[in-house]
Order: sequence, then structure tokens, then C-alpha cells
Amino acid sequence: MRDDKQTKKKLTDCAKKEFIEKGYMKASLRNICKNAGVTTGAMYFFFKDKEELFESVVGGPLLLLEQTIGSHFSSEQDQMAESSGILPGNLEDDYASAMEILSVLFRYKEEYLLLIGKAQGSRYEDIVDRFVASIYQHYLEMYCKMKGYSSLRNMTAEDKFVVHWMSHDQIDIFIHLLTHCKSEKEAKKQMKNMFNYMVGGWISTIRKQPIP
Amino acid sequence: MRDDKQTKKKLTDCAKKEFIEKGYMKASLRNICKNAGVTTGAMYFFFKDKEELFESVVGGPLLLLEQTIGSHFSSEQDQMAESSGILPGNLEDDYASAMEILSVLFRYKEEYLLLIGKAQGSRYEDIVDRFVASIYQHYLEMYCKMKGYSSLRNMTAEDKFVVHWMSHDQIDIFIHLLTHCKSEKEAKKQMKNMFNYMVGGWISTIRKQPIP
Amino acid sequence: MRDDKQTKKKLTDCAKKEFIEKGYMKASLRNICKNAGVTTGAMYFFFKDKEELFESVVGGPLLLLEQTIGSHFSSEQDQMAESSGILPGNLEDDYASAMEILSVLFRYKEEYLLLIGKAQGSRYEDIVDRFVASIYQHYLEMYCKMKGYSSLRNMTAEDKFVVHWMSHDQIDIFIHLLTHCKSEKEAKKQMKNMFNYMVGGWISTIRKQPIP
Amino acid sequence: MRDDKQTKKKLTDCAKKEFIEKGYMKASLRNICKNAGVTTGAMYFFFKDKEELFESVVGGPLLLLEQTIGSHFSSEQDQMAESSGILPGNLEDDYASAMEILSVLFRYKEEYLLLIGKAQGSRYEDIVDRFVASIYQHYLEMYCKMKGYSSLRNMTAEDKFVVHWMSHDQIDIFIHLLTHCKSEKEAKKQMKNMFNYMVGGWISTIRKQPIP
DNA sequence: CATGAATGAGGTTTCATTCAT
DNA sequence: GATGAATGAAACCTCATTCAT
Repeated sequence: MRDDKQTKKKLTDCAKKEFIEKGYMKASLRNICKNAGVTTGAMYFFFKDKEELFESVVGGPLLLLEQTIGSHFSSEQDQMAESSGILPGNLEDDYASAMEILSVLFRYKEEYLLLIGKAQGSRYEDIVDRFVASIYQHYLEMYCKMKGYSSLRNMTAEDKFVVHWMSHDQIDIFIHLLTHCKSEKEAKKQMKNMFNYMVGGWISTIRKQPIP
Repeated sequence: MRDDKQTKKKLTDCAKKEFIEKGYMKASLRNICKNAGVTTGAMYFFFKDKEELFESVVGGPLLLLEQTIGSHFSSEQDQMAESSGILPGNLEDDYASAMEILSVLFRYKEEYLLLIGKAQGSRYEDIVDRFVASIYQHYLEMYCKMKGYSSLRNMTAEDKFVVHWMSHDQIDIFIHLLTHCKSEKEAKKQMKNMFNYMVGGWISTIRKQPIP
Repeated sequence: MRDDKQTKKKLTDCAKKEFIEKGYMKASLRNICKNAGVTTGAMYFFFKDKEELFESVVGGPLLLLEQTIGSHFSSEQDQMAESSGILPGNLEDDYASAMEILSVLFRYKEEYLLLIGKAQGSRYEDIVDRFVASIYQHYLEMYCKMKGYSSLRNMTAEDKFVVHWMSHDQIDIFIHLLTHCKSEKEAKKQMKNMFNYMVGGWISTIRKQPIP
Repeated sequence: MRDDKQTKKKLTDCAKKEFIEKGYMKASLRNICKNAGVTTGAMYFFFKDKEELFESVVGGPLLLLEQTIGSHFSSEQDQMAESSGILPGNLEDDYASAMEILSVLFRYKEEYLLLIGKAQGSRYEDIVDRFVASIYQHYLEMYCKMKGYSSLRNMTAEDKFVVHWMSHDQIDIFIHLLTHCKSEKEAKKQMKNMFNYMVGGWISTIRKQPIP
């Protein structure tokens, strides 16, 4: 029983190491199997192909992250938060969300770094864009509210472009923290400044000028 | 003599196409040569190896870009610009610089996209980080002035971290525009909003709070 | 399973033939595989690289030879043989040893010829020198005794030079016999004269003059 | 005029260096031309092919050596020297000849080392055997005289074999000295012992026993 | 004398994948 | 579950040589 999943485990462990070292494309299945002390045939029993092996490494963490982001940034769950001050409520909420996301990110730091920077050649090579897309709708609606638009249909192409950028930037903040901070704790500390930066950007954008 | 530089030209053209299609790593020299109607041996007469062929495609544009950035963002040339308003003078200057950089970027759009997104495996795979590094000093000094510090040595690790992020973000703005805009004209139009966003971010960061 | 080790065998057989025909360097792996009716990939399943394939041909015989030489010429096992006549006992022993070595040499004649004369480019290209080195110590001690020196430290650079030459010459005798005799039997017959020649050389050298 | 042979000179110089470094086979014409600052086409104006380029390096010295050996070891020029002692006169003469040959060898040491050890793949790969063959006849006649045979036809196959070996050994002495001595002077000093060794071998062989 | 371009065959090695056992 | 063998294509690169100019 215990041996049952042991081989598979060893395989994914070695795969992870190899993918991190060399990136998806340059990673060698042979090498992975050799390090795992397993024949390539055995590997193909567990995994359909290279892609699936890669997925076995990053799939779980990716799903977790998607769900976490989804639960916080899905447009459906957006509430008309009562804004306590000048700041739009949603942005305040976002800060809390971001903290949770950071926790997740650092829980599987290696896997996410793999996904973000070493997945070229796999089906995840555009994962960052997908993350951006997944929060875009949320920010679109927030922007809409802050602008005082009555409907999403009032948004111009220019509006949408800037919202897309801001979505991208939000994701980039996460990546930057994951990439440049050693610990979750440090990331959360630095997050404050970056969030502050982002909010400043939002306000400037809404007002069409940076200065109050 | 008859063909003069025709063969070499054909080779770089086909190389460019292949690199764009498949990325540096997956690009096949054989394929490139076949498309150029040339033997691999001929290719190796002109180019030492795959890397050099790649360089022949992106090298020129890269140099141009580095010089453009260098001339606008070098810390030495920073003047104590007389600020006309609340905005620090340097940021205003940066806007003009950004416009010029955009012009360059769109002049060799394909090559820059190649460098930014498809250079994994080549010596340029970290080119974005290098760009960030190349403007970091400039922003460090600007931040210093805006903060009212007397010396760079007054900067904390936290200060540096946030400046590094802002440098990164500046580069990202360029990449975003290059990636998402069809024409230079459109990019320059969208730039305004994004620059506004960035300046808002800077001010928030300096003041340690987003709202005036 | 059906073929068991048939493929590998075929591969080494064809490799041996090719190496003998063209020498290590000019031997073509493609050609070997073609003759063996096997893809190059298959070859690389059994052998890490060209070197290892070569080793699979000469490695076994080489080891055998080294052990045979080692057991007869190791300085540790040298006994103070009671000389029955004027001839130093060790040289008499050496003759018996030489016979055994000849037996080994002719057992894998092809392989040894390969090693001796066609290994340029492989890690065995200096194998002859290594053989010389491996018996040098033995002859150094014998020379020491015959000279009546009390210690190896009494040997001059000139002494050492001549001993080195004689070691080289001993190896050369083996190579000459292997190269120029068709059978082990013939070699053993010719060996007598050559050994006689060598002993005469030794005595002349010890006495510093050839004439009694 | 001076420039005339300058290119050719440079070419042979660089060729020599490359051949010494890598051996005939691994030497790269491209590399040679590059180092000589000349195009391959130019090289092919002076030399028909790789072989001829190699010949331009070793040809001269080789001819000189062949003539030197020829003039000393040619059977025609052998005189019935009056032996002053027990030693056959010819061997005494050989010693003088050997000294002259050593002088020649050290005059073009590099070239001869090239010929002896790095010519595999060229037409000179068997040069050592050719040297042996070129002195064989001489030694055959000397052996004949020393044995007291009336005609060469009295020689058995066994006689011939041992003479061939002794011819080989004579050549080997030269090679050993060239390989292991730094200067001509040192070689000539060491030569004495080696010649002594050889003469002892000859006498033993003639008498069919090493001890007087 | 020499260039610069081009050939074409060949080199060794690596890869993801398959499949009978 | 797992092995070991094999495939076949493709990878990058180097070579000696040729030839029009």
C-alpha cells in the first residue's frame, strides 16, 4: 500500500526538481526517470506524456490558486461594499484578498515559480495571461462603479485597455513579491507599499489626473 | 558578388520568422536553412552558431533600444529639473522620454517581442531584468529627491524594494503597450493613462498613503 | 528477451570490426549501427557514448592484461630469488612471466592490436606508456639489486633513464611479437631470441660495457 | 618578392602548430587558415589538400632524415671494416652514425615528433615501419657477417625475425631519445648506455646465449 | 594571389515515445 | 506496475573541398 504511490511520488519529486532546474522544455524525461530510479516505461504507466508529468507537479497548486483567486475576484461575489472613506470599498477588500493569495503563493512557492517562469513549451506557457484574464472582469466592474457608469456597456475601448493594464499589474505585483521575497512574512510587509502604489494609480486613473 | 548580401539577408529573414513562430529553443536551424534555400554549411559560414544567428536578428534593435534608454535614464544626465508644479520634474521628463522609447519599440516591434517573450534558452532570456536593472539607479535617485533624502545611503531596504518594483513596472508598461497595441500611435495614446497611473502610484508611495 | 543480449553483442561485434578497420577516430557510429541493423538510438541505450562502446570492445581484455602484468611485475611480490647461475634470478622469472603474458596477448589479439595502434582519440591513446609505467618500478628494483645498490635512492637520473628505456623495450618486445607473429606458438619461439637479446642488454648495461 | 612566400610561410607555421596540438586527423584546415589570417581558398592555391599541407611541414625534415639514415645505413656503402677488437667494426661505425642522426633529429625535433606520433590518418602513419625497413637490409648483412654466414641466403626465418626486431629496436632508441630528452646534448649522453645495451643484445643474440 | 560563398555529406548525441513481455 | 529494448526523427555542428570572381 505504502509502496503503491511511492514510485509516483518519487517521479513527481524528481520531475519537479528537473523542471525547476532546466525549465519545461529542456527537462529530460530520461533524466527524471534515472534520478527517480525508475524506467521510462514505468513513468509512462503513470503519466501519459511529458505534459501530464508537468501537470502532476503544478496542477494541484494551480487549482488551489485559481480557486483562491476565483473566490476573491469573481465578479459574481462582488458586493456593493459600503465604502468607509474615500477609498472604494472593493479596493479595501482586495487588500485582504491579496493577503490570502500571498499565503497560498508562498505555500507552494516553487511550483508557482515554475509555472510563472519555466513553463515555456507546455500548455501553461500563457498562465500569467490567464490569471490576468481571470481578474479582468472583476476590475472592470469595480472601475465601472468608481467611474459612476451605469452599465459596463458605457466603457470605452480606452477604459477597457487601462483596466486590462491594471489587472495585469495586480498580477505582476504578486509575481514580483513571490519572486523577490524570501518569506511570506516579508512579502506581506512589502505588499503594503505596493498596494498603496496601486491604489494611487487607480485613483489617478479614475480622476484622469494624478494630483488632487 | 551577384547575390551580394542576399543570402545572409534571406537567412536572417527566415531565422526571424522561425524564431517568432517557435521561440529560440524550438526553432530549427535546418528548417531555417531549408526555407532560405541554403545548406546548413552555408549558414555556418555566416554565423558561428544558433546564438549568433539569433543575435543577427535582435542585436541591432537591442542596441538601439539600450542606447535610447541609456540616454534618457542614465543617472548621470539627470538634471535637477525645475518642477513646474507639484509633479517632480523628472517624472515629466520621463514622459517625453517614454514617447521616444515607444517610437523605437514600434520601429522594430517584432524583434522586441522576440526578445521579450521568445528568447528563453538564448543569452537574452533575462533581458527584461536587465532593462529593469538599467533604469533602477535612475529611479533610485529620483525617489531619493522626492523623499527629501540627502543621500542614497539614507534609503532603507524597504525603499529600495519599492523603487525596484517601480522600475519593473515602468518596463512593464512599455512591454504591455508593445504587446497590446497595434500601432505606435495607439500606444502613445494609451500611454497617457498608464503614465498617469504610474505617477499616481509614485505620489502615493512617497506620501505613504494614496489619498491627499 | 528473445534476443537477450543479441543486439548488444551484434553492436560490439560490428564496433570491433569498424574500429579495427578505421581506428577509433574515423570509425563511424552511424556505420556501426547500420551494419548491426540497429538505430543509433538503440546503440545509445546500451552505451553512453563512443568511448564506452570502444571500451566494451577492449575493456575486458585490457583488464585481463593489466592483472596478468600486475601479478607478475608488481614490485611487492618480487622475491629475492636464489640465482642458480650468473643470471639474476628475477630475469629468469621474467621469462616465465613473459610466456604467460604472451598467452593472454594472443587470446585477444585483435583487441590488443586495437588498443596498441588504433586507439588515438580515445582515452586509451597512451596505453603503451601506461604499460611501461606499470613495470618500471619492478625493473627499477631489479636494476638496483643487480647494481648492488643498498637503496633506490642511490640511483642516478642516468640509471633511471636507462631503466625506463629497458621497461619500454620489454613492452616493445611484446608488441613486436604480437604484431609480427601469426600464432602464440610462433611468438613463444621467437621470444627466446628476443629475451636473450634483452638479457644481454641488461648485463652490458650493468657492467657498463658489452664485452665480458 | 618578400611577400611572395610570406603567406605560404605563415600557413605552414600555423599548420605545424595545429598539427602538433591536435594531430593530423583532428587538425582543422579552417582553424589553420583562420590563425594564419588567410582564407581557405588561398590555402588551396598553395596546397592541393590537407595531406600536402602536412607534407609541407614534415616533408623537408623527413627527406633530410632519410638521406642521413640512408648514407649511414645503406647496405651498399658498408665496408668490411677492420674490427679493432671483439666488437664488429660495423657496430662501432653505427655509433658514430647514430650521433649524426641524433643531431638531425634534434634539429627538427618538433617535425619528427609530429611524424612519429601524430601522423595517424596521413600517408605517413606508418613512417616508423618505413624507417625500420630502411635499415633492415643493413643489419641483415651485418648479422650475416657476424654469424659467419657466406651468403644472405643462409639466413633462416628466425634469423630474419630477430634482425627485424633489432632494426626496430635501433629505431626505437632514436625515438625514445627524441621523446625523452630535452636537448641533443642530453640525448647523446644517454645514447651511450642505450648503445651499450644494444650491443650487448647483439652479442648475446649472435652467441645464442647472453653469458660469456 | 586571394576572396568569399557555398556544398553536401557526415559527425555524435538527445529526445519523447512505444510496446512486448 | 514495471522492465528493457528499440524507434526514428531531429538536434546542432564541423568538415575538407570547390569555384566563380
